[in-house]
Amino acid sequence: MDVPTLLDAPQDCRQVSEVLNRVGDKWTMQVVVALRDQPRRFNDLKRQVGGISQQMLTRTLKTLERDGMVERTVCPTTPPQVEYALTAFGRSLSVPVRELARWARANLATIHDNRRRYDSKR
Amino acid sequence: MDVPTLLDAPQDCRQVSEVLNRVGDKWTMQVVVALRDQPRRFNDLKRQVGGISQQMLTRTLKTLERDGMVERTVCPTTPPQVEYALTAFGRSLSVPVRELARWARANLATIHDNRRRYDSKR
DNA sequence: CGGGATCCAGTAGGATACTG
DNA sequence: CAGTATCCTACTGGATCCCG
Repeated sequence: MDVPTLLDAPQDCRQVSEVLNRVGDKWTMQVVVALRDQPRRFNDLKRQVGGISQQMLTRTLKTLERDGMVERTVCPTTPPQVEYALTAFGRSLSVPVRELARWARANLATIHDNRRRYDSKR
Repeated sequence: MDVPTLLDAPQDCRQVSEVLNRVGDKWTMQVVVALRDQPRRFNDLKRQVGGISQQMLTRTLKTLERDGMVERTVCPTTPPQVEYALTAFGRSLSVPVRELARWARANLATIHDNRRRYDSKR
């Protein structure tokens, strides 16, 4: 049941923390998921991810592009069209994240319950 | 290859983002991993997780306890002894996280490479 | 349409000193 | 030993206006 070759060394923990910290911001995974099935343009993406501002969408996409997770394609027409697509690398990340998604769906309610119980105790 | 029942609905994305946001801070997973094999006391834990301040360790442990991931046991001796242990719930989280750890180990270098290439281009 | 440039509030993270 | 209290800085996220 244990996987002793993983997470044993301290640097492993730091690597995991770094990746979690990277993809654990408010919008990154929602944008990645919105791009999962097909490439999308900026405002299309903005509609797909409800509640995000252009500012944050721009920042999130730029960071994803910098990390090689998203490819940005510009068609120099008027008005300009910019398409964003997940790269293979970006797609590979969504595999382990999907496992975490399964856990999140199953256990998020428990977390909220635990918090309410803890908070009501004092 | 697709798992269409997961990550399709927008609320799924938000749940994943919420969990990632929760465990994606700087210290949470490092503390969880440090507690994986056996319970530990405060300063023991502080040594195990290198570089963390008492302040942040206290905060991280309290949040983990609130979420039901860690159990806190006080032995009222002098000096006081407080032991922290992962709960079964906390342990269950480490399963999907271990998958992410695998990905992190395999791909973190690629991320750093992508960033250097992106930054050198402009 | 797809951003860039500013400004601003809130939170995360850290250093240090003190306490039961 | 195991925290609490305080203070400070940096970054995240958001709103708004402007521009090619």
